[in-house]
Amino acid sequence: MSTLKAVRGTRDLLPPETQLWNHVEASARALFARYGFGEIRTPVFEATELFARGVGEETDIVSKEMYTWEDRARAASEKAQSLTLRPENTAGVVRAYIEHKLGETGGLQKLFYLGPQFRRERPQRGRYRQFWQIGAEVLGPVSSGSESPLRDAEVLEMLASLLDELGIRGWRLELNSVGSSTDRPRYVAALREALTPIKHRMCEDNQRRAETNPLRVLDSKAPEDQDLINSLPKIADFLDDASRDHFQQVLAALDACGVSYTVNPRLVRGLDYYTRTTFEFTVADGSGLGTQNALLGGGRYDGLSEMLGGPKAPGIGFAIGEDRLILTLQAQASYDALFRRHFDIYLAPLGKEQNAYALSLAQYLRNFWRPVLRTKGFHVEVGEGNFRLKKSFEVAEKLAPVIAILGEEERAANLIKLKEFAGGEQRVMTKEELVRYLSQNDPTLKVPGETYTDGMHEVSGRHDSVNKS
RNA sequence: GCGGCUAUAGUUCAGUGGCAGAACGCCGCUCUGUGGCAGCGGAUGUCGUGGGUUCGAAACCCACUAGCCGCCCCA
Repeated sequence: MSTLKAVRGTRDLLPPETQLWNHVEASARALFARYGFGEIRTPVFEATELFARGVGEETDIVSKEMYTWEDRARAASEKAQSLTLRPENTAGVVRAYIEHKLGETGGLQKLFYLGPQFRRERPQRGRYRQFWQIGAEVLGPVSSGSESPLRDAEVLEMLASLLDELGIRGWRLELNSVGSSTDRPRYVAALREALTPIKHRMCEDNQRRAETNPLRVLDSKAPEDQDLINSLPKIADFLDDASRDHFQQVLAALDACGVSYTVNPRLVRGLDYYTRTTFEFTVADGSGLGTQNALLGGGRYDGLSEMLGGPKAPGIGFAIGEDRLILTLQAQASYDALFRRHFDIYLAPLGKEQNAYALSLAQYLRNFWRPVLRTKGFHVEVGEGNFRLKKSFEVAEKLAPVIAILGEEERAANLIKLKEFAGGEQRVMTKEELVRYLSQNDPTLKVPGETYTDGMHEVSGRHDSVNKS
């Protein structure tokens, strides 16, 4: 019988790699909290029409990359409904915004999400058919300030902070303004007109784009077409005063925050709903991403809510390719120190008679309440009484910095014999002394090269154990 | 969706038509209350799947599947 495998373009994430995913997600959640974002979870599938109207019927995503199926009717009187696995999450968030009348609160909505998306593309490193995005949206009625360039800059600054905090090196922010919902069609028309007499001199791909989506000609990499592309009309010349001023204010706020960027007048995005500010964060070679070097992208979508039949609700958002972020982190840094030793202590019962005693000690240590960190217990692994002591040592040495030897003598005296692998030092102690010892030697507080402050004191340690206190 | 490269042990890979291999890792013993070292021994496996050529195929041919690289697209 043939063995079953994960389907093309999908993959299993296993430990210890999942620990890195959790680290990234915990960092993002903590960041979003500081900037006032709340989590939204929308369904993984939606009505096909949502994406057709939101993302755009003519885009590659909608026209050839969606997983779509007819959901059968439940009764003869009911029509079958076309459903689609979400290829992105912004349309779903805006749909939820409209459906739950979030605009009626009058306030600015700051929402973040985190979850799998689906596109039927040819798989490659950094490009999967089920991939993960971490994204956020800021939207609301105009009166909430949702249209303000300050929101654009705030989002961009937040992203720069996140990449820095995670330790991504060599990122670049490129941004552009594609104009308002009236500027953009005017520009596309002008582009079409300018392309008509010259497109026959361009490569096949660009000839096709000139017909289907002229904006995409702008970010063509075909070297032979570059002169022609540079001669095309510039979007900047088609912005109305309001859009131009909006963009200048975004740039001024970024300057004030010290976020470096490059204005790229040829940066366009593949989704139809973008207006005004569009942006992309990329990483250079050596990121492990090859040509899939866009880590995240986003922009403003002032007309999306109305396109979906909702109220006027300008907004700006982004989506981070979490898979690509992880690949970059793995290529740029060693996370071995974070993940090697899972446990604070390894318990080695000597003889199967000590198994029950070892497990009850593990229970005690694992559930011990630690008032200082306001967290429960220690990370404990238990061996097996039939292991020879030598084997216990070999296993323990890979998992924990110390081993507790639990033999007949120790159990009789209610003591624990503890040995440190590093110095070879060995001593006998009570349960209470062991807790005190582990509290002082908590290896989760000693990850090299990571220092955090809690506002008052500088603390060495990992996010998940420190931020809670 | 297009073009190219690749697929052999847990991992990294060697093996160009004649016994399926190396290193690391793993297991056991030396060694049943003290690890890292060493010595000895062991198992690694439908050689991606299916078909073809051949006396004989891991190798050559075809198809398929999957991964990777580039394009396309995008996160």
